[in-house]
Amino acid sequence: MKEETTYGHQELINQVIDYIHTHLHKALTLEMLAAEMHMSVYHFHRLFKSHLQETLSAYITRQRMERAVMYLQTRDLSLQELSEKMGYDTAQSFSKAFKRYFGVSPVAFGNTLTFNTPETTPIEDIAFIGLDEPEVLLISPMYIAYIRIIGPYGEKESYELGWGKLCGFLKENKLQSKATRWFGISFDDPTITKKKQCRFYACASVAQRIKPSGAIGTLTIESGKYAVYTYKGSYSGLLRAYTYIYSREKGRLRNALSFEEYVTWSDNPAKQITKIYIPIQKK
DNA sequence: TCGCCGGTACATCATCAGCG
DNA sequence: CGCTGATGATGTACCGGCGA
Repeated sequence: MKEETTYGHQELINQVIDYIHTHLHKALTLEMLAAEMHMSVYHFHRLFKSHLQETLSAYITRQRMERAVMYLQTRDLSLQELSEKMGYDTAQSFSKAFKRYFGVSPVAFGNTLTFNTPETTPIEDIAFIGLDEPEVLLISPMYIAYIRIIGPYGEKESYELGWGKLCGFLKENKLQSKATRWFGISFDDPTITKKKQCRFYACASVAQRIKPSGAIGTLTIESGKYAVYTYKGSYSGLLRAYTYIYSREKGRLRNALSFEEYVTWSDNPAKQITKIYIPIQKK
């Protein structure tokens, strides 16, 4: 395939993926998405599969099931509410799809999730994990340029390649300055999603809204209240920190993205400072 | 001739209503 | 929540047109 064509396709696939993620609660059909991308159904589907190595419906189902698990872990929702959020018309359909995917029903799955409730996670563990008590901040909207990295979280080669591409893009377009902030967004729980399918967005703040370009996508971080935890320690310990934070914040999470900010970059875990932003609503 | 895209036919799968 | 059958949606293999 020609380079310009691939470049255009990447831009398009970014759009589709972002569209799917923001519309998981609605009906999503091949025809609809192809129309959204101004393409024939046939060609659109072929492109989608060639870029993501799975079919559209497999991708959408996987995203819905994985998000359902996240909701089971972090919110108290009825089966009916959960199925509506996942874009199913009836709880029965959702339950069936869930069981087909995970081999257990959503209720049975939910009953196994007692390992990290606030009651079983003592507050004094917080320092041991490497976290400080959170502060609640009101965040203004931020424009973000990102590059998507799909693969095992923390995999050195793909991360270096991804961050390198992002920096290259920023420099080329004179978007980098002292005010640039660096973020990471992990969309998947590696204990649920296959490691090679985990999505990480390497992000940089930009002063103004910019146009997506090839593999570089754009998004806006929503304004609102965030519980901001400061984490000191190695990146590999972040998963444990997130597990702790989600169990603690269960019940007041907002439907917005959690993300982390790299305050310092260092190969020395003792000097790594990461801020974790968890969108919350007033109690 | 190659790269890209639209189209057809047929097999397969997912969905959902209805019932237990 | 689970099971089942009808039906529509999707996946795949293939073909052909068009423009560079």
